[in-house]
This record gives sequence, structure tokens and C-alpha cells, in this order.
Amino acid sequence: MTSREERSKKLRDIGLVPTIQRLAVLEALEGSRDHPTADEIHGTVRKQFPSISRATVYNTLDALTRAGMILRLTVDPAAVRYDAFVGPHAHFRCRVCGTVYDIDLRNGRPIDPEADGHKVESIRTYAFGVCAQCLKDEKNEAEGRHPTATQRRASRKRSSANPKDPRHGG
Amino acid sequence: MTSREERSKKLRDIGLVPTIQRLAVLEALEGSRDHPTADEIHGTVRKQFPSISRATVYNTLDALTRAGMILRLTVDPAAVRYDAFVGPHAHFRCRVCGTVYDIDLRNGRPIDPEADGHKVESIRTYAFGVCAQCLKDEKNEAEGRHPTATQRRASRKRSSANPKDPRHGG
DNA sequence: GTATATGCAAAGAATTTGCACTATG
DNA sequence: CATAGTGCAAATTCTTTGCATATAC
Repeated sequence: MTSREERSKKLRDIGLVPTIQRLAVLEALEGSRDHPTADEIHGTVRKQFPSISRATVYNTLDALTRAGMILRLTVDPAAVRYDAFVGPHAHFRCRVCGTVYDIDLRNGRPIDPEADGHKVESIRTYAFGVCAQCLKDEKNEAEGRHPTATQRRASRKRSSANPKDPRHGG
Repeated sequence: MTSREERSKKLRDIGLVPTIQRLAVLEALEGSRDHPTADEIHGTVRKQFPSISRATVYNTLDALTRAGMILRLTVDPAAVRYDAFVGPHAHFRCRVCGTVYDIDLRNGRPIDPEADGHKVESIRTYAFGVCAQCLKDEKNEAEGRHPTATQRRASRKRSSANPKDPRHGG
């Protein structure tokens, strides 16, 4: 994960053309320990490639997340943040300065209220996947059965926010 | 938490004038199990008070969160969601339909990968509070010492996202 | 009556989209 | 050369702000 060749191979492995822009985005993310936002990554990469556009950065981050190569965090209510370290760990966000820190998850115990000298005031646990209802719907369709109109209506109503963003690579 | 009188009292207890709009927002949130977004709450309340503005809904949700009466969730990358149930529990978001479910946190164990029949694919743990550095800065200022210019610069740099939104009431 | 809250409309951010152009294999 | 990716600018969406008006106690 350090040399340009290795990064190129990693990108090819997940079916992405290793363009100079994608390499730069990945490098910028791997080289930062503070979980930058898409816009911050754009700013960093721009120093080397002044012409790179936000769209390219967003596209790249999306592709990498989908492939599970990086993590998409929603710790920060103001913007999505990214993490190149995909191993098991938690995140801590300071409400004063906004920095996002990594936190070890030692032997599955709950987070220490004074982990790493930080003062932990609250903890939020989020799980992602496919809900029971959607699993059932999938199964029904696979078996040739189809949800009734009523079921479909209910299903649509349940999904108040259209999940245009199902990426949570982890 | 059911009658209008009780809700009024709760609002007064946290120093808020119990206006008809705030009561309606609180009622809408307590009456829904699906963690609505601010905009969804606006839509619900609007049925009863067609003139209520988004600003009022946002203001109210902010005030309630700050007081710890409701929870502000960032499970959904697309929008902030709210929860009137402040007891200890986790949240599960379906990547297919986008619905956010509550999940019990039984005896502090990690979440069951098949909790409630859902298929859990990944888990994210977020902690919030004040980081070691900011604690130190606060302490120094309280003692009359002041951070050096260098420290202040570093501190600013660390906070890449300005934490204009420190609310995480929980 | 006075402090507090509301509503409106416009501003601000983060992110996405459509499409012509360009680099990659 | 054909596919896949990039860049630009405009569009969307969520959220915030400023200020005149209205409401609660």
C-alpha cells in the first residue's frame, strides 16, 4: 500500500483503471490520519493536479468505497469523511475542534470513557445491511413470487429516504 | 410523554416556551418509529399547521437535541435523522430500502449479525466528546495560561471541518 | 408589554448529473 | 480504436440565516 505499483495493482484488482487521478486520491487518503472529507481530499490532490475536478474525486471515492478498499464515515453531521484504514476500529469526534480520531476496539469491550485521554460523552452504534423485510422481498422475487401491491406500497412507505447511497464499505 | 400537558411541562423544564409548533414537532417525532428526517417531520407537522416553516422545525429539533430530549442520528449519509427514544439502543439502516430500525443492545455484547431477522453486514461505532488536546487547551485557559500561537495554529488545522454542529444529545 | 418564537425568502454547503473531451490498454 | 474516465458547469438537496411579524406569559 505504499508504492505506486502496489496501488495500481490494487485498483486493477477491483476493476478500476489506475489513472493518475485515482492514484493521487488514494495516496492522499492513505497519507492522512485525520479522516478527510471529499472536499479536503480534492484540495490536497489539487496541489499536485490543479485541474482535477470534484466530480472525479467523488467518483473515485465512491468506487473505492463500493469495493471496500476505503471506509465511508458519517461521524460528522456536516460532511461524509473517508478512512483508508479498513481494519476494525471505532471513531471519536471532538465536539470542540471537530477532529475525528481512531479508537482501538480492544477485545470487543465497550469504549473506555477516557480512551486515549479523550472525554467520551456519548457513543452511537450503527449497523448496516439488509433488513428482514427486504430479505423476504428478495427471496419472494427469486422464487418467482411477487409482493402484493399492498406489500409494495408499505415497503415504499417504509423507505422514507430513498437509499440512493447504499455504500458503507466495511 | 403522551398528553399535551406533559409535553408542555417537558419543554418548560428545559427552558423552552411550549409553542404549538414545538408541541407538534415533538408529537410527530414521538409518534413515529422510523427516525424521520427534519424534512419528513416538517411534512408531517404541516398537515396540521400548513404554515409552519422549515426554519422553525430545524430550530426546534436543534433545541430539543441540545437539551438531550431527542437524539440526532447520522446513520443516513443523505440526511440527519431524529429519534425521540433516548434510552440505550443501536440503529440499523437497510441499504436496500433505507429504513432505520432500532436494535436492542443486550448486556453490552456486540450486535447479533442476524438481529431481529436483519442481515447485518457491517457495524460502525462512533464516540463523541472532547478530545485530549481540547481538554488541555481548556484547562490552560482556565488556569490563565494561553496556548502559544503555534499551538493555536495546529489546533485550527486539526479541525478541518469547523464543528458548527456539536449537537449529539445522547 | 417585552422577551421569545415564527415565517419567509434567500443564501450557503455538500454532493450529483449531463455531456463533450481525453487518456488508457 | 474502443472503452472507461475526466472536467466543467449547472442542478439538487439539506440546512442555515436575517429580519419583519406574531405569540406567549
